[in-house]
Amino acid sequence: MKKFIELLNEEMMTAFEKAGYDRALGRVGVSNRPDLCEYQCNGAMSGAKAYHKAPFMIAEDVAKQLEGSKVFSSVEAVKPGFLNLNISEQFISDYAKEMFASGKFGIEDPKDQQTIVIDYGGPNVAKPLHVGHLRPAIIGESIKRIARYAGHKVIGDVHLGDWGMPMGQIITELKERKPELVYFDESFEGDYPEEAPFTISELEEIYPVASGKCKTDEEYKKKALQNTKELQDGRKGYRALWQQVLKVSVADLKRNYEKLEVSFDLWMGESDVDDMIPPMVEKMKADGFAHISEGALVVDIAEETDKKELPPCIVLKSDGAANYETTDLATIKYREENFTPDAILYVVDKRQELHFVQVFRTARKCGIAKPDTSLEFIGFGTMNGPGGKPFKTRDGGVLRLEYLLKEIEDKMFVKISENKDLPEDEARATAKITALAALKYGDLSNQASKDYIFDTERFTASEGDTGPYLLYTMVRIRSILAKYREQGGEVCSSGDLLACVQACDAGKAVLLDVAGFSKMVDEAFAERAPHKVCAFVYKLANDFNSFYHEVKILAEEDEEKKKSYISMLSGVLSVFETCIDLLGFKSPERM
RNA sequence: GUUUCUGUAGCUCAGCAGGAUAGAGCGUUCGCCUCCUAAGCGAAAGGCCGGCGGUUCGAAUCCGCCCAGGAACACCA
Repeated sequence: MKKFIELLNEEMMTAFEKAGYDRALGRVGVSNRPDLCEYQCNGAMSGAKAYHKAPFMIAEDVAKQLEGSKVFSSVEAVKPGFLNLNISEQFISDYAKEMFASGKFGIEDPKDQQTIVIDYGGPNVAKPLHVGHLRPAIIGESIKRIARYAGHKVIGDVHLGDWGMPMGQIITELKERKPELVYFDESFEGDYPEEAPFTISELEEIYPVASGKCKTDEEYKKKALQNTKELQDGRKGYRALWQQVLKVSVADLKRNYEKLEVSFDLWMGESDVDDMIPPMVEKMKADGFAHISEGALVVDIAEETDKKELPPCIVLKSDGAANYETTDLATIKYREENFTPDAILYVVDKRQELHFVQVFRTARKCGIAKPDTSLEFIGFGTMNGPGGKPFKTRDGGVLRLEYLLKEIEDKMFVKISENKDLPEDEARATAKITALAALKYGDLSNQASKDYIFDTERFTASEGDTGPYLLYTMVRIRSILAKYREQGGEVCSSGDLLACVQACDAGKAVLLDVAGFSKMVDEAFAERAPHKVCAFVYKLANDFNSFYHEVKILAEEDEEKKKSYISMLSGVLSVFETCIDLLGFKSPERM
């Protein structure tokens, strides 16, 4: 079904045309003066010059054409040349009714369905998820869901960091600690043990130690580099040990991502494209793109229009080992060959932009990415603690995701328990759901590309623009619908909605909000902007709560009106549910 | 140093294919529960949209310069 705004545009454009003006001038937008009107059109002012006519006169001409319009209940030409528009009650209620009745609220399948690979998450194996992994997971998951809802084919890949220097570092540290392990015995011929020689917590302790030593101890760093190379070259014992690291870590990562309700279609890593690297590199050399510079194999990526000199992309390090660029290039090749995507999206820290410029240019230059495959860098900003400083624990370390989640959950639990007579287990479960909503909404309501301040106090508050506020609004609706059912009523969203529009301004506002749903999804997808979903759903919640306050729904004596209200509640609730699903969280029954 | 991002109310943030009196939330002040969950609703106060110029009938929005803060800048990922 057509977008609401398109219908308004058509009506207005036709009026411009009938009045003898360019129809392109008839673009309508939401009013920025809600006290004056609901929608507005400023085309008369843009057209004034071309027609050598006062904007106000043009506006009047157009307004005349719209007398008796079924779309606009009032069209007023005002001062310099604004057209102030109000929507007909019948028109909006019919439109909303049709929306509620159609699947996906009238959103049509895209004319050209795209296949989109989205690369987010990017955790390193052997490292626990910490707050730094929060943003890619949350933002990536939401973008994935939005794209899917918009009708595209989306493949989410976690893209594990399982092949670089960290692996060599872990091997090095393990060798220092337990040199007796068979994995280090080069003459060992038998089968390696099933059981991993470490637990996840040991692994998590080992990595930072190793990484720390590399920074201070040159000898140690050399060993780590050597071990990285040997692993990549296929040394048997190292490969077996690395498999163990992978096994233990991935199990732990999956568990943690599940808690965040983040799920990946693919659990691939850098290592999965290892086999593709040698032929890829050979081809790059053969085609004359790659050459040796300072011992490393590089591809020049500088372009004439660059304002700044860009360093070349290092395809193989001087010791011949692969690095981040190499695996990312091979991964593009893999994705092209296996998925032929229209776009590959990278949801990564914005500080990595240069790396991706290098990789993208190299991929294009060397024909690894097809010319029409869009490679997109979606950089997100840093998550800071209160005060704007990087988010750290009291002792200066990085906070584990698990602990952060727990902290928020406990906070929510206290809030929930102090209120109602919910049994403890339900309160616990509700706290979990609410905490995740608080966390995700707090993150997503900010523009992804900007740094933002992570403030648990603010995010868990039930007042204001927060996750809990939304959930509370939904719970209120559920409660009414449940009571209505208890009274023998039948809940459906297919009733006539005119009574809602006529009940009060807020009722009309709610339906006008709802009518903008498909436009919002469109924009959120096109701009990869989950925060637009937040803004939309928050406005809806606000308007709904006003309606809730003004209109006594269950106490309504006129059965027809009551039915109309219930239809709206039911429809609005599913809009809410859809929106929070796009954001990646759920709502509880009660709170 | 070069490049780049950011600068909007006390605080946290929207708005930026130019439009009327720049919007929210928190905080502050003041109202509203015999009535569907007050985790709510309503109202008030609070701004030279970092600064200076330019384009335009009109600039928070576009362009230039400056100031302030962050980030990136070849073998880490």
